[in-house]
This record gives sequence, C-alpha cells and structure tokens, in this order.
Amino acid sequence: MKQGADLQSLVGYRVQRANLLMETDARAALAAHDLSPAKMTALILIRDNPGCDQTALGRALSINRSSAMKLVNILADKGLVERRPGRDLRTNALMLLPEGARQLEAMLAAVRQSDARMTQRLSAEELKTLRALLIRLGPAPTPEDDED
Amino acid sequence: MKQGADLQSLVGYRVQRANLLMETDARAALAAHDLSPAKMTALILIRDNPGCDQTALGRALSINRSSAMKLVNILADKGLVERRPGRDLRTNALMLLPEGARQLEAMLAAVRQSDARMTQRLSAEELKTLRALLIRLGPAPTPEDDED
DNA sequence: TATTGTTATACTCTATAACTATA
DNA sequence: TATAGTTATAGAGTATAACAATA
Repeated sequence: MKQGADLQSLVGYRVQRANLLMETDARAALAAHDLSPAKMTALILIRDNPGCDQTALGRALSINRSSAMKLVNILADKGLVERRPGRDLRTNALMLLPEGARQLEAMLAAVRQSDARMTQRLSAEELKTLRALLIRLGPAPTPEDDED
Repeated sequence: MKQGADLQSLVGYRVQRANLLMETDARAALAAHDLSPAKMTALILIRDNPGCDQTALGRALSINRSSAMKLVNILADKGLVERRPGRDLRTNALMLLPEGARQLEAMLAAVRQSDARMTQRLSAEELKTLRALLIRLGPAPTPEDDED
C-alpha cells in the first residue's frame, strides 16, 4: 500500500501512527490489570496530587467532568481510589488507596518495559531530543494567553 | 496539577499528549467537511492506490475489515468514493470520485495549515529530526520478521 | 450566578462473531 | 480451507444537556 508524500509530510500523521504503536503496546502491557494507559495516568495523577477533585483530574487528562466521573467510578469500583470529603461540600478529594498504590507500581513497571522496548532503536541522546521536540508541538503562545 | 517524573519520563505519554493536540486541531480544521482526520487519510490512500480493496485499506489504517466496511460506507454515502468490481468476484476496487478529489484538495489545504500552525515553533531542521525519530519508534526488527 | 458532582443519553470508533459468496 | 465483503451486536471512550447541592 503506497503512502505518498501528502501523508508523510504531515507531522500530525506521523504522531498519530507513533501513538497507535506505543499505545497498543502499553495497553497490552497493562492487560493483566484490566486498565487502559489513560486510567494508569489517572492513578499517577491522583497519587501525585492527593486530594485533587474530579474536575481538575479531568482537566489534566483533557476530558470533561462527566467523563472524569465515569473514570473515577471505575477506579473506585476496583478499590484503587477513594472519594473523600473535599475542601467544600461540593467537592470530592480523590485519594489513592494502598491497593491502588500497590497495583500502580506493577503497572508502571510493565509500562516502562513497554516504553523501553518501543524506543530501543533510539539512543539516549535521541530520546532526549524526541521528548524536547514533542513538548514544543502546539500553537505558539500569544499575548492573549496572559489575559485574566 | 502536578505531573511528576513518572509521566514525563514515558515517551508514550508525551506522544499521546502530542497526538491529542494535533488531532484535535486537525479535526477542527476538517469540521466544515464533516470528516475526521482518519477519514481524510482513507481518501488519500484510495486516491494514491486506486482500485485497492477494503481489506488492504483497513490494514493501512490499522483497522479490521468490519471497521473498514463502515468507513467506506460513510465515504461512499457522501459520494466521495465508489466501489467498483475488483480483481475477482469477492473483491471491491475502491476509487476516488471527482467530488472526492475536489473535497480532498480542500481538506488537505486545511489540514496542512493546521499542521503548520501546530509545528510553527520548530525549525525546518527540527521538524526533519522529529519526523525521522518518530518513524524509528516501534519494536526492533527481529530475524523472525523475515519469515514467510 | 458559577461551580461540582451526578445522571441519562447519544455519538464515534473499533472489535468479535457469524454468514455468504468466491477462490 | 481460506479470503473478501457483509451484517448484527457490543464495548470503550467521550460528549452534551440537564439537575441538585453548594458556593
């Protein structure tokens, strides 16, 4: 199947293919835990931001409140995360439970292994470059971004 | 929201964030055409591989026959693509119709503009490097890959 | 008025399983 | 037996719209 210059020249296309490759492998690495890479990310964020609320979690994951709700339900049903009373009566404080911490360690080990395998053809130097370049993707910051 | 070393060190995480950013912008750029970036990719593949069958298209997009079927249905319903008799009686030959070619040109212009905007903070040299590094992601080729 | 959580509902994308026709 | 297309069905992930409680 020929893939002409139109596709190859689009950075977005290359990023999408790379993401599919990496995500598929990470998902397979997590299969034993029955959690997706995105849900593992949520566990990491809750661990590193104990007491955060669902809306903030959703913002960090780029999903809305309603989607964050479903995600937290799943993590809570599995006994990995707990909703505690938050800073006011509207808000939950999300906390990683001991079982969540335990499983997260195992998941991280599996995903790190996957990540290492999928990047093994790049040198340490090249990986550093790749990370730096990926971070700089996105629209240029404009003065308006400073507003209010 | 703090994002600790565990996330930042995973290349897969960075690629996922970059993909979300790029894909969201490309999707917005295509909104007027009511087609996703993936469907535009399908149009490009059909244009560049006239007469290809649905299974091959699906393989190129990393989706299965059934999903490719649905995708082609949508493109055909919109009058962008046509199923012609293929190389044997089981197979379709997919062809881009004139209306598909016309719309694809407009879509490509919009997506190229999106791509340029999302990569504007990288120099031409850096873009070249990024493309080259992204292509090298994936498991190392093994001798078994040569088998049959 | 604005925000948080919540629920109901729907849409997109993909997959599996089974069937038909053809090879 | 194997392959291409097709269909029905289901699941994951996300979104919108509305509501209650609280700020």
